[in-house]
Amino acid sequence: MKNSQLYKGSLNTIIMKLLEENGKMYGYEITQKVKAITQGELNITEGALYPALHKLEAEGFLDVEIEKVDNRMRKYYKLTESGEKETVNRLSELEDFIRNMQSLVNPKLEF
Amino acid sequence: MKNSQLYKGSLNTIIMKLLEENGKMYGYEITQKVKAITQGELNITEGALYPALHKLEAEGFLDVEIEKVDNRMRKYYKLTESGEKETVNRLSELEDFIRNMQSLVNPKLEF
DNA sequence: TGTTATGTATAAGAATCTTATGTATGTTTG
DNA sequence: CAAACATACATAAGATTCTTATACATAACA
Repeated sequence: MKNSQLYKGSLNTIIMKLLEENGKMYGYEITQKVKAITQGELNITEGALYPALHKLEAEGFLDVEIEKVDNRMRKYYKLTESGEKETVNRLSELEDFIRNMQSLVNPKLEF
Repeated sequence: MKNSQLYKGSLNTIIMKLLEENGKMYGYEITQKVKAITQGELNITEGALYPALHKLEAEGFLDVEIEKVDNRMRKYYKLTESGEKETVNRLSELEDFIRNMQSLVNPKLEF
């Protein structure tokens, strides 16, 4: 997703946060939502998204539900109980990460 | 560096920012500085640091100067002109990244 | 009828990091 | 005084995550 290497490692957290917020979403919907929220700055590629969803499912953090809408398949994902707990942890880690990065990059704000 | 995958991709930016701030630094010094600034939360491993420094040097963003202090070798790195320009770009990308992540994770703050 | 949008999927390769190991000197501590 | 820890660099094997490319399928639009 995107050119900047900075986003590497953050995709899982983004997915889980969006699912926490919206209950259930399908892959394509996630890409569009992220694009909208970031005003087009962050474009998740399918090659990153689908393997990530499959892995989160395999780890027991997501449940799948297949629907057919307008004759097109959709795989809706939602957080499991375990996934909800993990989401809290990952969001906390993300906050720590952002705080640390700001300390490193904007040291004047510390005082 | 660290357990959380979030830091993946941010090491180069961290290095360049520290060099911009401190003029010149050697590898071990960078690891200690980062540990101090983040209160021990972020520990850069040598396996990540040294290859990163070598690559930045190969790309023309860093210059090296070897010194011997207390009978121990130190390789001081500093930004080249090209490296200074690149640092500005990467810090700007980092700010965009942090802003985008906050929009995704803390959407209520947008309004 | 060709392009764009919607929708999922995988495979090859690139980039970045972890873990482990190696070398070497200086300092502290039991 | 010997072992552990701190300082200082380096690299190699493997894991993880992503990009790029490709594939399949339906619907809408121009």
